[in-house]
Amino acid sequence: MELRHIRYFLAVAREGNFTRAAARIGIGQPPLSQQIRDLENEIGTALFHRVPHGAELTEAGTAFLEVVAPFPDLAERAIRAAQRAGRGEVGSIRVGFTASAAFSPSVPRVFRDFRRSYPGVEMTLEEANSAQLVAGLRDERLDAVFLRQDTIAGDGIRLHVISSEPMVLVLPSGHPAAQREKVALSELRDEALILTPRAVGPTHYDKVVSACRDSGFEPQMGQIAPQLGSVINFVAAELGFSLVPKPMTQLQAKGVAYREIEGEVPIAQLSLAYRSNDISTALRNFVSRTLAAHQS
Amino acid sequence: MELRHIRYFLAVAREGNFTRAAARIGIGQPPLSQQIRDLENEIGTALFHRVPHGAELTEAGTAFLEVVAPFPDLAERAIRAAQRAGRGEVGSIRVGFTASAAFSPSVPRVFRDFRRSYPGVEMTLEEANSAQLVAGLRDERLDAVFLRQDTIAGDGIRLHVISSEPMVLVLPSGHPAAQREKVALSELRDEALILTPRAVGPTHYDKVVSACRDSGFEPQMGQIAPQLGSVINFVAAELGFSLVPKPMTQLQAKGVAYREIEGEVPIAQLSLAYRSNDISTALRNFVSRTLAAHQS
DNA sequence: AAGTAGCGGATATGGCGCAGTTCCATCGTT
DNA sequence: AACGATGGAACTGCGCCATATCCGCTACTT
Repeated sequence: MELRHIRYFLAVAREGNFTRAAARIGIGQPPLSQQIRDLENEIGTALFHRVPHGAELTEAGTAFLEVVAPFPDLAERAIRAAQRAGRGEVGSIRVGFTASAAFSPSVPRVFRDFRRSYPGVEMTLEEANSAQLVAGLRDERLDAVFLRQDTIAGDGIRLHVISSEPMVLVLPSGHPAAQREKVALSELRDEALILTPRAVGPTHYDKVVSACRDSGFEPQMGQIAPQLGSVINFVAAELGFSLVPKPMTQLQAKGVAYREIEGEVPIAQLSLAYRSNDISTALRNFVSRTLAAHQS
Repeated sequence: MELRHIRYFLAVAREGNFTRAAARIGIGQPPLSQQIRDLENEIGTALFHRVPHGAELTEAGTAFLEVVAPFPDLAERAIRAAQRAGRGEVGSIRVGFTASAAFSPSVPRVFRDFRRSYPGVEMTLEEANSAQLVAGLRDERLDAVFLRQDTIAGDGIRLHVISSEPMVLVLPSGHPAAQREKVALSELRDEALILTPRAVGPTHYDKVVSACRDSGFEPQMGQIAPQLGSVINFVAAELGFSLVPKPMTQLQAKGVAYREIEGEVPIAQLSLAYRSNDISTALRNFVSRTLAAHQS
């Protein structure tokens, strides 16, 4: 028995007449009659009573109909499911990001845009620090991550720098320097520098320290902030100053002022890193769209 | 797409290897490869990754598998359902019977035997008097009935007499005649005769009245019993006597004695009547087995 | 009542396309 | 170099469909 037989059977069952069923299917009445006869021979019982005005289902035909009626739709559904999967319209991807990456407007936009374009793909988001994200890629717990570093080591892992943003100073709002729109880094040579631990974000850490050194002074290490939000809070508490990527200025807090840097401005890169071995179609789509969104 | 494609796909998915799958199916590896290729072309996406040691499902292949995996079983189930229906192993029949017919041991045996042989057939049983049963056949509310009459009028209704049973006397156990094993009907010429109304069972009524007349007396009509059980109760109350088919002796009651009739014994026929137009296979089986059971 | 037309299913025949066989090439692994 | 696995090419036989026609039944007309 083939799906062809089932399609022919269903057509006759619906029309109650071989001639009309044949016309609907697009073949002649004699081959349709023969195909139904072949099916009845294979099953071993008649599916139709032939009557002068057409054909009526037998009890066997009724029982058969009840089971095979869904077949054409199921077949179509199988094809559609395969096509959607082949286009990456279903599946799942696990995406990580650092806190500061999330403040880049393009990152939430990429999430929003991808979700809208591929509603059938289950996208899981996870915030973590850079070290954790890299470990997650290596351990295959994450498929792609947004982070602020411009190189990554690891087999089967690719990284693309997708944007660069200038850093800005974060000062207590009562600080004398905060009265001006631009502040030279060297003015803060006597202030404590607040940073997250190097181990959680080495690239950012090194860039900030280098920027201070390039301005002619060795930074005085201040309070260690466990995470980015803490940096802002400590500055608000007048424990010192810091440097953050410009999009962080969205994080407003009482007692905190953001100021552009006078002179050479350190740059923070935003990168997309992802697993490139056995990449799923959904992930490939995600990466393509992310890179495309950052090309102009 | 045909079931053949699905069967071939499932074989490769299970074996992970075209060569072994082909061997399992019973065709060569090249035509299997071509058939899968045709399927992939029709769907428009690859279902397998070809790798050096065989083939692995793609995401599209996995999605396709999830939908089509049940197809072979469903196809088999459809064939089986049609075959069972064709053999009358499923369906429903509605059978009626009179109270006295139910006392014939063969009637419950037919019910028991049919239920065991065709567990998939839903058999509904209904007790009613003869007139109601005949009306039920005519109205197509019943498919077959056991009743005590030897003719029936009605288009599309057939009747077979399946057994004959002698009638016996039902007497109050204190009655002088009850002291003997055999009693002549004429001994009861002065006693009241208890019967069910003629309208509910004309054949039985007429036979009993004829038997009395053949014994030389006109019966004195006694209490009218609404149903058969009432007849026994009235006799126990010493309101008179009656005649019933011999199997009724199973209905024992205090104050009641059954006695064989001396002389000519009236006979009660048990018949099966059924609808014969558009007879279902299940009903045909029921009738066949009932007639076969009563042939020896 | 008989004859005819129309409708519908089934049989017979022929042809084309498809599925399977056979042989062999290519690639990757051992 | 040998082996295992997939896929291409040539060939053959079978199956599905088209076409012609027959048969049975019903309805209509004479």
